[in-house]
Amino acid sequence: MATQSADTTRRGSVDTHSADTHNADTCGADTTRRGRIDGDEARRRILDAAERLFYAQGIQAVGMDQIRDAAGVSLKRLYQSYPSKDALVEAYLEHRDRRWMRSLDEHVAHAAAPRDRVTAVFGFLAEWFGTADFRGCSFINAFGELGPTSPPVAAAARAHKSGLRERLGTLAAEAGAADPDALADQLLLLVEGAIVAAAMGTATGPAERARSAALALLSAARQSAPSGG
Amino acid sequence: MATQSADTTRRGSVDTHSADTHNADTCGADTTRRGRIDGDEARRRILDAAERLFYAQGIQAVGMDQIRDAAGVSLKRLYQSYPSKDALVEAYLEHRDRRWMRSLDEHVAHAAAPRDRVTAVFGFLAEWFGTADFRGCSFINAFGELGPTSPPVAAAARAHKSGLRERLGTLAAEAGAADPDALADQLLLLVEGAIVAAAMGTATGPAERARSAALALLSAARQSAPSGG
DNA sequence: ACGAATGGAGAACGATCGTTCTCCGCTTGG
DNA sequence: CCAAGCGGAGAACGATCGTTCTCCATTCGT
Repeated sequence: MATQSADTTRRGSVDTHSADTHNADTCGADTTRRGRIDGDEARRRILDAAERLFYAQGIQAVGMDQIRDAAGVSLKRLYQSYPSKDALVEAYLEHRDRRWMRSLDEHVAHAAAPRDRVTAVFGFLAEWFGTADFRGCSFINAFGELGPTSPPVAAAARAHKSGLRERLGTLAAEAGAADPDALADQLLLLVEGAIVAAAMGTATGPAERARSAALALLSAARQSAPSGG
Repeated sequence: MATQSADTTRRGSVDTHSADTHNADTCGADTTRRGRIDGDEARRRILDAAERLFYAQGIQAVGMDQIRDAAGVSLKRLYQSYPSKDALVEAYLEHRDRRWMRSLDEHVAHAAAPRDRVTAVFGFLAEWFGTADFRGCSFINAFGELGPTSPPVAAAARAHKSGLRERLGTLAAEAGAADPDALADQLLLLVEGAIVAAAMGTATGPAERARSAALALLSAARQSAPSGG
């Protein structure tokens, strides 16, 4: 879920990782060296490369030189696009949050009935888990790695999970649960657990297991105003 | 992030848990400096300090000097006890696995009925989450931080989760689930999710939420040989 | 076309970290 | 009391990393 070229018309699905073939880019310069590129293009490529590398290898394991190589920009350009590695890490997490939430929302939006909307969450997870470069949740990983030493990273991770929790709360309320907060929390546990289990290969078919569990909890919690489904 | 966070994570900023609390009995000499200590005592203190620091701050964020200070041993002693940081990390994970599993087993062993044994798992989690220094699962954290770059760490994390999954499988079978593997996976998702949610403060009362969800799943899955409980 | 500005390439710098080495005091055996 | 050795304290070393600086080719305004 990392690399996408600048010209992708996404179909609301989790895109697969394409290798770093940045041959023909939007820059017209046909230099054999690193082409002279536009400022916005540089920012895009840097964030793209950083996202792919940070996610794949962990944040501390990736050096700025490595990002420079993958992005195909100069170190000077890198630092005038993002003034520090910390800033780049924050941009990485923010961008990741936006893409992930958008993808989740699109999946959920396709379903109308509350039950189907909950199912869609885990369908999204199943699709995500199937991507070639899947390596768990960027925010759980970043939080575990830098949470205690970097308040911004901890805040970004909490904000991401808060957004997820809020969406699940909406779904739980739509489903007419007697205690929407309780159901939302339980769905959150299933989502987080599925992500972790998928990343570590612990459970078999974690998304499907989580989905069936969610449906069971949904049925158990359906005690007030079941608005269809 | 190196230059900035260097100030916040200063050496010796850990608590006053120093050498003098241990060496009163095993080492008779009351030296004012670091006492001359036994080899086994050194190993114990080193592993103790490493466990506390690695867990609290992350593995890469803790230097060997910091471990030396916290353990109250010399660097020479440190390296002749554990030949490298990698070895110390492995020992840390192994020790933590043993302690955690033992604590879980003890909690579960106190209950006889299958339902109570499942409940005991989440009672154990609740107790753990309430500890002052709780910071999530060492293995999830280590896996997220070093999984892609350190095969031993990845293997240790997978082994830990495999052990947990096996125990949950036993509980699921004892509970007479129609599909014990499915229930075990679902319980695993709840446990992992609760740990992550507790670490990040996402859900309210994650252990209790997970326990009620587990009981609901247990009831839903109880379709063969309900061995009275 | 020429001076100035821009940007790429990468060396350089300072800090940190894992690991080893040196120095010296203390202990111990005779 | 002395020689030998063990162990603590910490300097030193090499590698890495984040960040800055230097050098030079290219580009652009006029």
